[in-house]
Formats: sequence, C-alpha cells, structure tokens
Amino acid sequence: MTEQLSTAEENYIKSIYHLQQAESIVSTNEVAARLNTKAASVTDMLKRLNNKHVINYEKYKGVSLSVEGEKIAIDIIRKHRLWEYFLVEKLQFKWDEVHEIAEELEHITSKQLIERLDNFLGYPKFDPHGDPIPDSKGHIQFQEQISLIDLTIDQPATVSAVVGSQSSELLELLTHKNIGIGTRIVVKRKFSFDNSLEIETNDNSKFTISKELAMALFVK
Amino acid sequence: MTEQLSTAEENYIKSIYHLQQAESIVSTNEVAARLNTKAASVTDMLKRLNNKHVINYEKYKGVSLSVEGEKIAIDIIRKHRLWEYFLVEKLQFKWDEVHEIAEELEHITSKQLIERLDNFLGYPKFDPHGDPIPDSKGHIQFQEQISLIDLTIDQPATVSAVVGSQSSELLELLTHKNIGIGTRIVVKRKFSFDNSLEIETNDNSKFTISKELAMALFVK
DNA sequence: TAAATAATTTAGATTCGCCTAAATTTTATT
DNA sequence: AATAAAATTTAGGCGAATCTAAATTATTTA
Repeated sequence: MTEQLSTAEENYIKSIYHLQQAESIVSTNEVAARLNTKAASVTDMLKRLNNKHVINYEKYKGVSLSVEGEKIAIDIIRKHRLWEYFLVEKLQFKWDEVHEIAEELEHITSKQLIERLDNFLGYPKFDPHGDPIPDSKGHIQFQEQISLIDLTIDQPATVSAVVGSQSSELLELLTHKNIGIGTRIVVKRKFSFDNSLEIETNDNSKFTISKELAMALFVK
Repeated sequence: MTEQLSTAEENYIKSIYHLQQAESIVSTNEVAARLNTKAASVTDMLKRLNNKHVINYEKYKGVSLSVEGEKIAIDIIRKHRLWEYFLVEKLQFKWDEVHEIAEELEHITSKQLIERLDNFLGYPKFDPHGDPIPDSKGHIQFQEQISLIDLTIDQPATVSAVVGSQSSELLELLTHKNIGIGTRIVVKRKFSFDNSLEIETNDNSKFTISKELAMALFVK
C-alpha cells in the first residue's frame, strides 16, 4: 500500500492524530509544540507528508490526516498500546514507566510480530492507562468514560483511566489506596460539603476519597 | 560512559565485531560487503567512529574495535539474541523467521527493558540458532561445538547450531526428522561407505542421516 | 622491480530532518 | 479599516548517512 515511513514521519502522523481528537484541523504551531520542534521544521515535514498523501495540507490552512494517514496513525497507536500492555503485564513495569520505551517499540515494522504479540497477550482491549487498543483491522472500541465524581450512587464501575497519570504524587496516592486500572468501585455516599465520596472497592474496603482524586479517576 | 549511538553506527560496530571473529583486522571492503554499502561510505563512517573512540582506525590500515567498541558490540548481540529467543519461545516464530525482526529490536535503548526481558525469559544461555547469549556483564559462554559427523559413538550430545540455517530445504528436512536446537542425539553407528550415521534421538527413534546433514549439525 | 590491478580514500552531490532569521500571511485590536 | 501582533512559510544552512567518480595508496604479477 504505502511505502515505508521514517520514524520522524510516523511521529508527525501520530501527533496530528492525537491533536485532531480535540479539533479536526490542526495548526503548525500545535504540532511543533507537541513534538518539541520549530514551526519551520513542521512546515517542511508537512510538505513531505502531503506529497505522500497521508495528510491534507494547504499553506496557512492547517493540516488533517487523510484516510490513509489515519490508518497509519491507528496502527502506530495499536503497536504502542500493545507494547505498553506487554511491558506491564509480562515484564512487571509500572504503568508510569512504559511510555518512553513504547515510543521506541511502536516503530518496529513487522506486521507478523504485532499480530503474534496481540495473540500472546490474549487480545487485550485496553492498555495499562485504560486507553483502548485498536484491533488488527483498526477498529477502536470507544467507550463511555465518565469521571468517578459523576458516577451514580450504588452503580458499580471499573477504573479505566487516570488523568494526569504522569504525576508521581498521584501515583503515590493511588498505590496507597490500592486503586488502579481495573479496580471495581461503587460510590456509596456523596458529601456535598467538600464533594468527597465514600466508595467501596474490590477488596471490600470502604473509605473516602477527595473531590480532586475522584475527578482524576475515570470509570466505565 | 558513551553517548548515544545511531542505528547506523551500531550496525557498523556489530559488523566489525563479527568480521573480527575470522580475522582480527577488518578491511573497508569487508565491512562494505557485509552492510551492502559502498567502500566510500564505510570510510566516512570509520572516521566518525574513530573520533568517538569505539574503533581503532588508520587510513589504509584496516579497522578493529576498541575495548569500548567491543562492549557495545556484545551489548547489541545480547539484545539481538534475547529478542530472537523471545520471538521463538513466546511468540511461536520459527527460528528462521526471527533474524530480521531482531535486527530492529536490538536497537531499542532501554537497559531496564533488556534486563527484565532476560529475567522473563529465564536467563537463557543460547539463542534459537544455538549461539550463546552474552550475560548482563558481557560475558559470553563460549562452548566447544563440533560437527555431528565428528561425534564419538555412544557419546550423547545436544544439537546447538545448524550451519546454513537460512536454507528452507534444510529446514524442511529437519522438521521432517524432528531435529532442532536442543535435540539430544547419540551416534550408534558410522557407515564408512557413504559416511552416513545411524543416530538415536530424544524420542527414542533410531534412523540414519546423510553425511551432508551430519555436517550441517553442530553439537556440544 | 616496474607495471598492472585492486583497495581505499577524497571530492563533490543528494536526501532527510532539523535549525535561525527574514519575509509573508492571517488574525486580532484599536 | 488600518495597524499591530501572531502564526506561518521561505530562504539559506548544517550534520548524518549515503552515493558516484576521480585520485591515491597498496598489492600482485609479469
């Protein structure tokens, strides 16, 4: 289909994909900020990617992925998230240690490799951060994720993502409270004074968490 | 210690290492042939690597690895062979399918990753082709390997390498006879007429193999 | 050993991916 | 709407890694 892309090209495509989640048209400066590079370098690359038909780009008009480009982006994301899953589940890395390594592994080209890895891992649907892993056809299982703060009382749910998962302070708190991706939670009471929640988890323990923490936890 | 090396630089170092197994001083043309590149490109790179002190190089005098360079080479080979082991043992690849993929994986930089992978795999000593895997300190367990054709009668041994393992004809024959790396073999008789051998394997089957096959099998 | 041949290096280009500085276009503000 | 500010692109350059063609050095052979 498409010829081999360089690592740099793949990183641009991935960035544009992620930026497009917020707004369908992405600016040169946004891409530059995300990739820690200069706007002039981005313009250069956009011209090249445009020639390869993986993006739609017009001078001064911003950029978006073509259908082809979106396929490529999803494929890279699939690889990234499968490797993250592997690193956490098989090699015992913590979920906040795997991103950098997966950034490298996601550029390994073998199609066979990723299919077999997927099989070896048991076709996981979500990565260690709770983000969905696209399947081999590029289908992404989108899911309603709501903040724990908005969860109905007595409605069981599973922690599927943590916003700001890069913060070690947050990680410390979660470790202490024994909460992670996959933890089952039921909200038992809501205290309107400070918006804190009384919750019950997996291990039958019942305790209160702050508004701040509840807002950082997403469940499905 | 040393700054980050590019993939290209690492590949040059690895090539020089392997070529040095045959002769301690390696020529520009030998490197060029091994890397499918031109002699002029090699000269360029040798100058660069020389400046980084990972090789010993003098114009027209050939090249050899410095102590530092050899460490780097062994580290890359360790990564390559561990990944090959992973691909065969965990992802069910055949041993003749993994080289290319490992060529990419060997350049992933994380030290932690490779140590954890090693642990996950159970600290294997030999890769699927029977080549030794250097340990985390760079020690390589060298082993006497002899051709099966030279093995003493009634002396049990284990298949540790196959020469010409890239040939699919050979692979076909080995699959049919159910012989692979790790197969235990005892030579029961030698027939001087055609130098064929009667052997007994793991699974208690007894059969004859040709001189050609015996010469391709190495045991320890 | 002198000439022929082979190996290696140098010179000069090219592409990729990046940079800075200057020019241009778009957007926001008065 | 005119001008100021912000965003973007162009121009020109640089280092890495490669190439071809020409020059140089080493080796082989007659």
